[in-house]
Amino acid sequence: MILVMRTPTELASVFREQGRKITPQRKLLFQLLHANETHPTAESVYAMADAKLPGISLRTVYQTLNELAEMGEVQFINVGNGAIRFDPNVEDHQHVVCDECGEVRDVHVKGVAKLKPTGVEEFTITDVGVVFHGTCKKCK
Amino acid sequence: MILVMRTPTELASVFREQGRKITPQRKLLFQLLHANETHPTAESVYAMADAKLPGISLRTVYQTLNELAEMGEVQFINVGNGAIRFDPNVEDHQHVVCDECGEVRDVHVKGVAKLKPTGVEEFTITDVGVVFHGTCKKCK
DNA sequence: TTTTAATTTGCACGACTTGCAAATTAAGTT
DNA sequence: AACTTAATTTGCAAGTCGTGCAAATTAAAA
Repeated sequence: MILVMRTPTELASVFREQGRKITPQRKLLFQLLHANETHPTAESVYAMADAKLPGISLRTVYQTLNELAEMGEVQFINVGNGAIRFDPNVEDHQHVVCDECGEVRDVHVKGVAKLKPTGVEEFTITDVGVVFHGTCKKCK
Repeated sequence: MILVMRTPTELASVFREQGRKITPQRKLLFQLLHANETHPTAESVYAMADAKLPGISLRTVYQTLNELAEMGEVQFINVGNGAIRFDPNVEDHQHVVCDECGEVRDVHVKGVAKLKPTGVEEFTITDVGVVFHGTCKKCK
């Protein structure tokens, strides 16, 4: 149901093919992101990474996440509260956000592709983002 | 077609009813926001305001915009690029964003209310935001 | 005019993210 | 295995956007 991102090994191949180097930092980050469904912020990825590889730089985390996003291996999701989150699920899907605690959950919704805006023919639409806001179970 | 916000006079009444004072700064901001369809950021509202009332504080602009938002007279819109924008149109509607220049346009879309996420019964959904991304005429 | 609470201001600070340059290192080459 | 070199990592400064705070100002009621 939930599509995971490429395995750390696959990502390493892709990186190498592009002339990028495989470093311990990158390897670790690939592992941490793989199958991660928590929509972590850069800070929380950093926290996980620092536990395994003490001393890793937050700057490196940001850098790697940005590279993965440029390569289309992770998605940015910015629901407007605080930090950007990263979503290893790059499948077409939507998000539900708890406005209390900020939790973000993946969700599928039918009919999104059918949504057509009217009155903006001058715009070339490339993408539609749907975000549901509400309150999660814990926060109720 | 486009619903404008309350007139400066109406807003002044509402403010007074709530025990708030009407200052030159607020009067000006009410005027600047009324019928404004540019989805300005706080900075750009400040720029317009400073031209009319030199010396007005950016802090005051933020404050007043926040108050108007709390009162439901303007909407925050955060499309994930840079600063929050303010939309005096509080009617139910959606937005189209040019990913090149950041322009935001109001748009109406049918079927948004029908969108239902599946698999998140534990969430109480209170709102749905739909944002179309694309490229505007000027940027093509 | 006086009084008083609301408002405005300026500045510091906070959260999040990026720029930069020096130090380090992966990985190809001899 | 040592060498070379471009890619990476790091630490820190700086940038952007927004808010907290306290002193000064002011709207508006008495």
